[in-house]
Amino acid sequence: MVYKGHSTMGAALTELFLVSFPYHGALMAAGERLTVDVGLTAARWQVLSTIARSDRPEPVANVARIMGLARQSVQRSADELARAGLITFGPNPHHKRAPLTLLTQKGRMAFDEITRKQVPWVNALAKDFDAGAIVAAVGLLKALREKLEQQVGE
Amino acid sequence: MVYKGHSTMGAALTELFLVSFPYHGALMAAGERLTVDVGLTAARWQVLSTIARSDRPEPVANVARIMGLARQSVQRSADELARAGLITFGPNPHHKRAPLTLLTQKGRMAFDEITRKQVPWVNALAKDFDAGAIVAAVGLLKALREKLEQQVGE
DNA sequence: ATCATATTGACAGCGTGCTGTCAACAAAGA
DNA sequence: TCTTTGTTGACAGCACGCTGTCAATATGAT
Repeated sequence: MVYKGHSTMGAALTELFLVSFPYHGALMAAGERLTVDVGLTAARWQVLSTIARSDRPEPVANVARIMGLARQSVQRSADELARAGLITFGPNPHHKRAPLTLLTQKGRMAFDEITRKQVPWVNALAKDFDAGAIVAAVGLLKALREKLEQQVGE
Repeated sequence: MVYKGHSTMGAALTELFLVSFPYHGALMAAGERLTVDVGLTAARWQVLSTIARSDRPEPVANVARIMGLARQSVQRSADELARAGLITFGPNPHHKRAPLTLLTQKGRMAFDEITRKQVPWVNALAKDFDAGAIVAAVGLLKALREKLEQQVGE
């Protein structure tokens, strides 16, 4: 989408933004397909993954910061994961009001099962692409995210 | 996020997917900031843009296809744009049940006003990035979207 | 012309993101 | 110790994506 007045790069970036929305939609849908068999949703799987991958137990607010989401959104997913028995909340010695999220055995099994599906899925998806292009895109999206978030206060 | 079993490129692609979510969140938030003054939301602005940019009037279902969204989601936004007087629905000689979306003068003015803000915004944002990297990312996200959507029937 | 299939608009309902608000608690300074 | 400030959990409510369903309409094959 090139508006009158766009610089060459402004037009390119606008194009990137336009592509980003359907890309995100397709990615979300793929996440749903990958997780539905385990009885999860893409959103809950991501929360579960973040908890499973963290070096040590984190309170919900930290999980949200890592994911770049609002605290309350993650809280709801975490509550549902706890209700399903995939995580539990353990005491936080440093903060009485911020219990730590802990993977249960059932949660570990669910995470591992999705992982077993995700690994061949993403390997197959990746094999037709250029490694450098992927790495470059990661860097670009990260940088764009940071720039966009810096604008909030302006 | 590198799971055991990931190929190098599988790991890179997983990393890209993980970055995509907070990136998308930041992009959406930026869209809100850009459009809130005109009384629109990011979602409605995108529908309005798609209608404004199309060569000729399209029915809602076509607009949805262009945007990569579900027909009903766009329908709701379009209904709200019509209620706000920014678009109207005109008769479709080829299909009695699929009226064409038409920009009103008020809609054109709203679109132009946002464009006046978007152009310098995106130009400023783009100037620190590498043009080739942006173009490459556009191609990558497009290709990934297509691949992801191909999986639906599998 | 008839019938099967696809598309559309409309509506209901759900999932998940957001914001706003409140009280409970923690941490740091006066 | 007391007060202020920041963080957290909890809850309500909203925006917007999705799916499912229905009747009306278009389209294409027979």
